[in-house]
Order: sequence, then C-alpha cells, then structure tokens
Amino acid sequence: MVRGRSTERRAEIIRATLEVIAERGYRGASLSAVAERVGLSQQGLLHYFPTKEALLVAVLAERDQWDTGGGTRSDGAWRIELLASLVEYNAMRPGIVQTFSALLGESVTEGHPAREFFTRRYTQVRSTMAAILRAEYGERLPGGLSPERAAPLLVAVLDGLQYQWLLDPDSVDMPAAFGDFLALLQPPEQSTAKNPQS
Amino acid sequence: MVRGRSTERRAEIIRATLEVIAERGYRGASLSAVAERVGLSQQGLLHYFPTKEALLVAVLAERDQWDTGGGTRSDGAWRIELLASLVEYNAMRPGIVQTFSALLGESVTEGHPAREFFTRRYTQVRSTMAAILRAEYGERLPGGLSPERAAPLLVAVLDGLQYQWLLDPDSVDMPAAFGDFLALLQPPEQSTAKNPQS
DNA sequence: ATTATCTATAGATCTATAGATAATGC
DNA sequence: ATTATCTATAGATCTATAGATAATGC
Repeated sequence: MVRGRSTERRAEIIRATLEVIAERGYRGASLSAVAERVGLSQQGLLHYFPTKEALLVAVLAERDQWDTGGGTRSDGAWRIELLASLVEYNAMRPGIVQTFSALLGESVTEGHPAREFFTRRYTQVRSTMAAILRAEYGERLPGGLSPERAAPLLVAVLDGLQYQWLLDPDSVDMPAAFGDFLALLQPPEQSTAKNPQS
Repeated sequence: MVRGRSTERRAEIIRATLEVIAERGYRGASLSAVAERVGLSQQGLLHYFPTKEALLVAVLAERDQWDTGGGTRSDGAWRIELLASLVEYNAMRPGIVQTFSALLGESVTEGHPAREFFTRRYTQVRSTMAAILRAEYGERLPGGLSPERAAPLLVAVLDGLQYQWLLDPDSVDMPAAFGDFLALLQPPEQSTAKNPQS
C-alpha cells in the first residue's frame, strides 16, 4: 500500500485539524487556521477537503480506526487491564483528549455534525464495555449490578475524569482515579477480618 | 427587594442566553440571536451587557447561585439522597443540562472565558462531595477508598452520564444509572449467604 | 440626569466558488 | 488529463463603537 504524496498531505491536514479543534473546538476552528498550520492557503486546503464538514468527518473516521485498532479489538478479547493502560496512555497525550472532549461537548448542541457519530459510538462503546465487564467479573457485580448496568457508569467515569483532568491536571490523577473505580467493581474481599488466622 | 424593570430585563436576557448557548455553545452563540429572542436589537442588548463575555459571566454567576441554593448548602448538610433527587430534577430539564454540558466541553479549549470558572468549581465540588460521602459512609468506602478518592469518581459519573443522556435519552436512564453508582458505594452486605440463620 | 432603545457603521472574520497556472502521470 | 496550488472575490456573519432619540425619575 503506497502512501502517495496526496495521502501524506491529507494526513498532515488531519493532524493539523486535530490541533486546531483542540484549541478552539470545531465551530471555532477556521479553515485558514488549519491551512496556515500545514503551510497552505485556505483555498489550497479546500482542494483536499472540499468543505469544513468533510474535514471533521475525516477526523472522526480516523478516531474510529484507532479505536478499532486496525483489528486489535476485532477478536473481542479486550481486557479491563487494557482499558487501564489506555487511560494511562491518554494521560500522556492531552492534545488528543482535549480534541475529543471539546467535540463531545459541542456535539450535544443543535445540528452539530458530530452528534450522530457520538450517539452511535456511545451505544457501541457501552455494549463493548458490558462485554469486557462480563468477561472479567461474570454476571453479577458489586451492588448487584449486571454488566449492562455497570457499562454506562464505566463510560461516564472515563469521560468525566477527562474533563476534570484537562481542567486541572495537577489536582486530578486520571489513571489513579480510574484504578479507584475499578476497585469499586472488584468483588468484596471474603471478610478476612473475621478470619481468626491473624 | 424590588425587582426593577431593568433587573427583569436582565433576567430575561440571561434566560435567552442560556437557551442560545444550549443550541450553539458559547462561541457559536451570537449577540443577535440572543437579542432577537428577547425582542431587542443587538445594540439594545449591549446596553445591558456591554460585551459578549459579560453575558457569559452573568450566566455563570447565576449557576453559582443555584448551586449554593441561596444558602441551602451553606449549612453543609447535603445528603447523598439530595444528590439523587438533583439528578432526577436535571433529567426533567434537558435545556439547562445541555447549556452547561456544552460550556464544560468548550471550556477545555484554549483561552475560553469559562475555563477558570470550571476549574475552581470542580475543585470546590470535589471537596463538597468528599464531605457528603464522609457523612454518609464514614472514612472507608468499598474498594478501600477514602471519601477524597471517591469524590472525583462521583463527579465524573454525574458529568459523564449527562453526555450519554443528552445524546441518547431513550437509551440512558440517567437517574437510574446514578442510583446504580450509589449502589456501588454501599457497603457490601454482611455476607448473609454464610449465615446459618437461613 | 439617567435609562432604554435605535440606526449606522467600522473592521474583522468566515466559508465557499470561480478561474488561472504550473507540474505530474499516462 | 489530472493534481496541486494560487489569487480574487462574493456573500454572510460577528462584535463593538458612535451618536441620536425618547421616556422616566429626581
């Protein structure tokens, strides 16, 4: 698979778009700002992506590719441990986290072109998370929750922690906090305190 | 305390601003859109709030007032049950939730005028939540968490659920999901299964 | 005097289209 | 032929300032 000149240019442009969205959101991102970052005129940029929305679509498509990891997840064998390391990885790239946190926030406004993408995506992610939880903890989690009921909470914690962390990285240790949430999902110890062994 | 004509007008304007921000975010909200909604010219609007940012500041100040509830919270006697009913209340007013979810999302972008507000606010909210958790469950929560470590998770769940719910209200029962999270915080049953009583 | 509005407008942007020019690929 | 760029520009906005006019409150 040859990556032609044009393909490279597109990749550059998408990278620049991610940056500009991180800084200003999608509505606040201007074509000129993206163009300037990649060394093109605004009209040169439109040669590669004919409208601003086409740029956003490309950004979202790329995100989908990461998430499916080029097939890594296709075998369904994600483990909860991998999730924890994903959070650690994210904590090292605030730019990308900021891009998608800004987009998620914007997406709830009316007529936002990313709204449908996120809606679909969350449906799918909740279902994936439920499968991971089931594989790890079985049918019954603490609090009597099923994997399906715990899944939206897991997703909410991931997103919610990102906002707190982006706003105040020194006060919020995102990976540690996510680990704390996983501790809540752990089955309670078989009351060793009552064990006369000690 | 007399609410003069002018005060009323300001209240109307703030209400209209909340609506427009819910629909388009802060950066996407135009003064004309707000003005039109309240039946003024754009320049008439600027008579009451001299800049767009002044409008945002007024919106955020109002939010602060709700949250402190005119003193309701000043006695520190919030209970976790009240939190649950706040979530239920929020589920009945998607407009407001949308306004502040959109603002939170935008606030992580660079130079956003609400950024400092949210940063401060989350610091304060985490501390309030820790106090509530301590009052309710004492020093040691499931998973061995302290109230201070559980607090950011509680806040994350609240925010994260709002996004999932706004995007897909039919698929996400926000109050029920929050109740599920509270179940995770409940101390585990004193293993009745081992109890020979049954 | 102050308050509530308005018209007019400056000065910046923004997205997108039209049409030209040069280089590259069959 | 197609691809990569550019200049020029139309047509919409947007925020904010200047300055006028009418009504209200001491």
